[in-house]
Parts: sequence; C-alpha cells; structure tokens
Amino acid sequence: MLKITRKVEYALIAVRHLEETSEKLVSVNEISKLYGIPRELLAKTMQKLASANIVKSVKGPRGGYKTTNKTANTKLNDFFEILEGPTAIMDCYFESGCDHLTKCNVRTPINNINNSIRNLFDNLTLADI
Amino acid sequence: MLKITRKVEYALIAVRHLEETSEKLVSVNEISKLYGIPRELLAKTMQKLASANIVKSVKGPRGGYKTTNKTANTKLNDFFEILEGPTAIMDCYFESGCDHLTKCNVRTPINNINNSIRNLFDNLTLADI
DNA sequence: TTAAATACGATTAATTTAGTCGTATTTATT
DNA sequence: AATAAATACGACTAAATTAATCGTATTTAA
Repeated sequence: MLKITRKVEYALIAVRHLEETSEKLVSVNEISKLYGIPRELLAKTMQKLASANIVKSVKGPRGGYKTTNKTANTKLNDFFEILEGPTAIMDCYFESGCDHLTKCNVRTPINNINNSIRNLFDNLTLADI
Repeated sequence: MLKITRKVEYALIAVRHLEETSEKLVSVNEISKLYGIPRELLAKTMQKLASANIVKSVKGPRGGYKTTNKTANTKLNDFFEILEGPTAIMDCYFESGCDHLTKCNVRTPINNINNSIRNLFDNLTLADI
C-alpha cells in the first residue's frame, strides 16, 4: 500500500542518471543495462516523459534521451501524475463509480489527506531526487 | 499507485461508524450491511484492530466492537501500519532483497520522501477522519 | 543501405489485493 | 443444556493491477 510503481521507480532512476550525465544523450539500452531495468518497460516510460517534455528524445543511431531546462524543476507530483494518473490515496469522487458515495462517511477527511499528499509532492521537484 | 487498500478503507469507515455510535456495541454484520462492505473481509480487519487494542471486541450474541479511549487518538500511521505494514512509497532497505541497491541512485532521496509521508500520517489521528 | 535508436500497441506473465469458505470458540438467551 | 449469534483464524479462490515481453513501424547517423 501507498507504493509507487516500478515504472515510476525506473523513471526516477533514469532521470537522475540523465541529470548526472548532463547534456549527453543516453539510450534506454544503456540505462537499462546499467541499472538492471527491463529495456522495453523503461523505453515506454521514457516515451511518456518525452511527450510531456520532461526529457528530450533524439531518434536514430547515437540517439537517446537527455534532460532539458525543464527537467530539474519538474514537480514530483506532475512527474507522478504523467506516469500514473491522479495522486490520491483513495478515488472517492463521483466519476470513479464508487457506489458507496451516498453512505460513505470518510470521503471528506480522505480528500483532505489527498490534498496534503499532493501538496507534499508539489513542493518537491526532480532536483530533490 | 499510492493507493490505500480497500481493507484500510473499510476499516476507516467502520471505525468512524463506531465513533459515531460511541459506546454501543456494533457487529460486523451490521456495519457490512450498512455500508455494503464484504462481511468476512471486514471481520478479519476488525480482528486485527482488536488485537492491536485500537477497538474492543466482545464475543457472543449481542457482541461486536466498540471504540476504546485509545481509538480516537490513534495515529493514522499506526493504523495503516497495523493493517498493511510499513509506510513507504518504495521498499529500498537491505532486507527487502532489492538487488539494485549497490547501483541505485535514488535510495536516499526516496527515503526522505518516505519520512515525510510517515511524518504526515504521524500528525493525523483517527479523530481527523 | 544498414543498423541503432525511439515510438507505440497488443499480449502474456507475475504479483498483489479482494473476497470466500470452513471450522472453532465464546457467550447471551431460552 | 441447547441454540444461535457473534468473534477468531487459517486456507483457499477470484479479480484486478502491475510488470514484462513481443512485434512492428519510424527515424536517422554512418
């Protein structure tokens, strides 16, 4: 419970690696070998980050990924939400199809907690990782 | 990701219900019907809470559960950990058998985040729910 | 032209979580 | 004493989520 997924874990490791190698292009292949991360999985994750402009991708041989000037100050919450959707310990909103809603007695306090956690992750950036 | 489990959700609903009915004994049957929660699942959860002295159980007909003087000021973090184990967004400690440890470049910052979350839940009690 | 890379969708495997079942024990009520 | 309503607990099955793989297309440097 309350775990981040491996996808996110891998992404954090990869982005940190990119930060460390600064402007150099690094391929998914390289990172996956270096840290023992499944290549295809990491690839898809990096693709998501690239399409959200958190990292820059370069195709073709000698291509790969590198950081941008946006990378370091990406909020952790945005990073998480891009990869996994809304940050919330419980999905208690109307659209989630929870059929307890009318009887539920914990929705409001839970949403307060959701906000606290979002707030925590809004005040951290990738630079903190 | 970052979700609490239904077990915990059910437990929160049940405990809140007990708080609302104050000292009256309420059976699992009653709560499960009232909120549409699977009975056996809730039963096991309540048993855990009882053995951790967060609620009091009374056996036999007309038995059930009720709050104790400890209930309301139980820290949310303790509540969660009793039901689900350690609060952490990633299990990066030696005993978890993670074989990336020596190469991993995000362990320290992740542990800082783990501490922040634990801290957040240490400063909330069941009374806040 | 080739090969190394990203891009992306579909599928399968593994793990975790949710839920059920069976049986024992306790105890109030009749 | 018998019954029935409740907790207690372990084993099992089902469902859902997450992780990983596969196949194919596209881009582009050499």
